[in-house]
Amino acid sequence: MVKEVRTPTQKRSIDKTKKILNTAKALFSKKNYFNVTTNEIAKEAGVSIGTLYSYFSDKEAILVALLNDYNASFITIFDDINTQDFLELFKSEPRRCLELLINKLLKNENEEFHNQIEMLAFTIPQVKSVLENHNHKVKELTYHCFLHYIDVEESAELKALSTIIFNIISSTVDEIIYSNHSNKEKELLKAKSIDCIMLIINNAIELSKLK
Amino acid sequence: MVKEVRTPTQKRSIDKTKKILNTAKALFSKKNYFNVTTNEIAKEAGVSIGTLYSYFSDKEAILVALLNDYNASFITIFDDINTQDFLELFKSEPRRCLELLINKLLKNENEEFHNQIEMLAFTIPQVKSVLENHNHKVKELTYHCFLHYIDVEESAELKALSTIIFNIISSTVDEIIYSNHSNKEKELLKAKSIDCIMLIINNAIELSKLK
Amino acid sequence: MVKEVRTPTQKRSIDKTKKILNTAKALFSKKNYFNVTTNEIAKEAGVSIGTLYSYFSDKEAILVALLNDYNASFITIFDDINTQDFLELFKSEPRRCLELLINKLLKNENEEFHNQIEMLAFTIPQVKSVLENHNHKVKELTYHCFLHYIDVEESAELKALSTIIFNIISSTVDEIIYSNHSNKEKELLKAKSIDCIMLIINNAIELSKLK
Amino acid sequence: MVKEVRTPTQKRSIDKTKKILNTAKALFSKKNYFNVTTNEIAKEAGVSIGTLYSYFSDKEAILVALLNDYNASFITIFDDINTQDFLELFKSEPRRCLELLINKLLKNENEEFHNQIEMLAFTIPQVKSVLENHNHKVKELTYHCFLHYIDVEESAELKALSTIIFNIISSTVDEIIYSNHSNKEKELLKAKSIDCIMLIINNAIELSKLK
DNA sequence: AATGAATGAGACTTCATTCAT
DNA sequence: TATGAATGAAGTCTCATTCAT
Repeated sequence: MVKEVRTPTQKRSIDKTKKILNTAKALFSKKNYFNVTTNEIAKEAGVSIGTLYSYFSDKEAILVALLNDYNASFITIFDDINTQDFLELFKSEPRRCLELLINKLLKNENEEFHNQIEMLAFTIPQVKSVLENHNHKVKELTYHCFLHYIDVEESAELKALSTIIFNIISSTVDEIIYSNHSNKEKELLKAKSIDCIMLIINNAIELSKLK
Repeated sequence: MVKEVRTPTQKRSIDKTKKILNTAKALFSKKNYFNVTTNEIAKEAGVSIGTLYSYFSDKEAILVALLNDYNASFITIFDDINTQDFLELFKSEPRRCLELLINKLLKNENEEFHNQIEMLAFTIPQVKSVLENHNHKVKELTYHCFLHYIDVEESAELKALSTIIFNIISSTVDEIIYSNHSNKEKELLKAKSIDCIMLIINNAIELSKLK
Repeated sequence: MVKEVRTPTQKRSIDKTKKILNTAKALFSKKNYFNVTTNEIAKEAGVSIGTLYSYFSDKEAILVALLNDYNASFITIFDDINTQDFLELFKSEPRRCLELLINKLLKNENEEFHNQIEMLAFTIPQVKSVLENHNHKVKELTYHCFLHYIDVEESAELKALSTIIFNIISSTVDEIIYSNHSNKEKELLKAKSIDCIMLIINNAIELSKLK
Repeated sequence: MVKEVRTPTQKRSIDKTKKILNTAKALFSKKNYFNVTTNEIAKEAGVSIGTLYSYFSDKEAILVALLNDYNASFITIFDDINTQDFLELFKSEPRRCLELLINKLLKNENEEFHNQIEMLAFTIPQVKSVLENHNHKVKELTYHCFLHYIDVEESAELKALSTIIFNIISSTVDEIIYSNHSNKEKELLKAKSIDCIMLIINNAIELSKLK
């Protein structure tokens, strides 16, 4: 039997969908996906459980909807950066670009919920694939900036360096979000990360010239 | 009511404990802790559910036992490295030491289960604390090597650099374990990571001399 | 985790609550509280186990609800008697009053279930306290009637006599309910009990006059 | 399959049996029969669960053995009283006899365990029948004393009075054991109970003479 | 469309009892 | 005889999901 799930088109419906999603997001963030019940979400959202199930086929569908929002938000932010202009700007002002990138990434993260997403990536393939896609995009961007900046042939070595640079960015973002550093420490970490990345990039250029 | 849990002293008991733990580990890795039932573990381990509960007070106790094993294994590996000799060796052969450290860390990881552990860290405080402790230890070791090597005063800057170095090591280890790179790529990544770290360290030394 | 338990407001719900309670009462009476399972109650009551648990947080809650009914029924009966009028009437027609009291007490008892209540008083403090409260009330009433009737100062002796009178009433009620006497024997026992009580009361008056 | 249960003949065995029974009695008294596990009894008694089951066919068998002890103890005490001599003595010194009877009954009671026995009488027929037998014996004794004392024909009325007297004795014994009266109050209650009984007996004699 | 009472599979856990050693 | 590890039926309770109103 095919399950009919209402696609909300009217305003009231959309409001309800949003209310459910926001509530679910808050609860998942606070209590962990596995410890939140659909009845709880419905109650907290002020709708009946029946209504909840008329908008979402099952519990995982709520998560997937949230995941899609999360993804959309990332894409919006990412597309803002992933432009030819950015590549060009990187050439002249790489430090500023790196800082911009890090700040953009920081912007998308909503600590508690991101936590849940990361956790569920270990369990729910669809979540994993979304996160992998994000990482892939940022990795590619990093790589392209890198290539564009130093203007050399692609190579396994550059790919490896690019991976390392991505990891530095990524771990710095995580460190800033999840660790309880002071703001001063966070700023210092950000600055030093950029220093290190520049060091790596410049070193790569020098090495490539030597060849 | 106080719960009696058999403490295994005899060989057969220890075997059973191990069987249960191994089975649980495999199932947790494959299906996620929250989706594995105690009955399933018992069945798969070839013991009755009663036996399982005579060795472990509840499901979480099984996880905690696995976590303790995981922790013990880490500590063993870590203590092997965390010595004065290592610090000294680092001074003369930092690259070799870094490689050693990475190899040791790689040794401890058991892909699928480590995944679960990381996931559960988001949910179960005890798991989180064990992982944080591991990271803390490695971070401290990195920092000490660093200080010892460049032989300068502690500073917020060095602390930040040390964090970045730790993150490079850590993310490289993860990348090697979890990503499906070819062996060649893995080796390259490892080598390049070490290069980058050396670059950061040496740059720090030069900067400190300039002051 | 806070447990949601449906508070029945609608007719159907109240019916279900009643159905569950009646079934539970019957089963507890027949088979003993400890030998009755919640699944059994649900099945017998014609509801699902989930429904049962949506009305009662756990097995003990069912018992408590029955206990409350039992208590309420007692209170209703008791308050009917525990009046100034009754005290006055006792002065002029003590025998009739005693008979009234015994009949009222007999009315509240529902042989099999009372049995369970008494049994559980040995085990569950809440049950014990309800029964003790009932006894206390009847004891006090007896005492007040007594004092009012013979119109003397309170004393340890009168208190003891009052306890004995209460015990006669109480044991007679039990004897009538639980023993398989013929109706004729029951009536005789009731009459004789009243005789004895009057004997005790009148004797107390005479003694008090002698002093 | 017929179950072989060892009948202990050797000293060590008897010791073990006793140890098990004493432990069980203590645990049943403290925690309620239904909340005590056989494993717990075995452990506390310092024997293996296998040994326990080699002496007792099942959990109820332990209870039955305790019940038999309890019964035997009662019978011993009761037979001590239930003699022609006692009947004769009653004629001359009824008050002393009544006090003796009450004291004997008090002697047999072991508050906590008696509690359990009474509770289980509601559930386990065998227990019920033992208690009923005790009551029956005491009732008969009371009746015979009564008849012997007042030296009249049996009659339904006397039977009823006898029941009331038995109930006074019985409830007084319970009151003394289970209620937290002071010792002084207990003595007073005992004395007053005897007074009341004598009052009832003497009144019966007078009434019989009038006929 | 919305409601929320109802469902019941299945999770976790206990404990009387057995049986190989 | 004694042991105690092992058993598994059975109990309590949860929660995603349905469906009559």
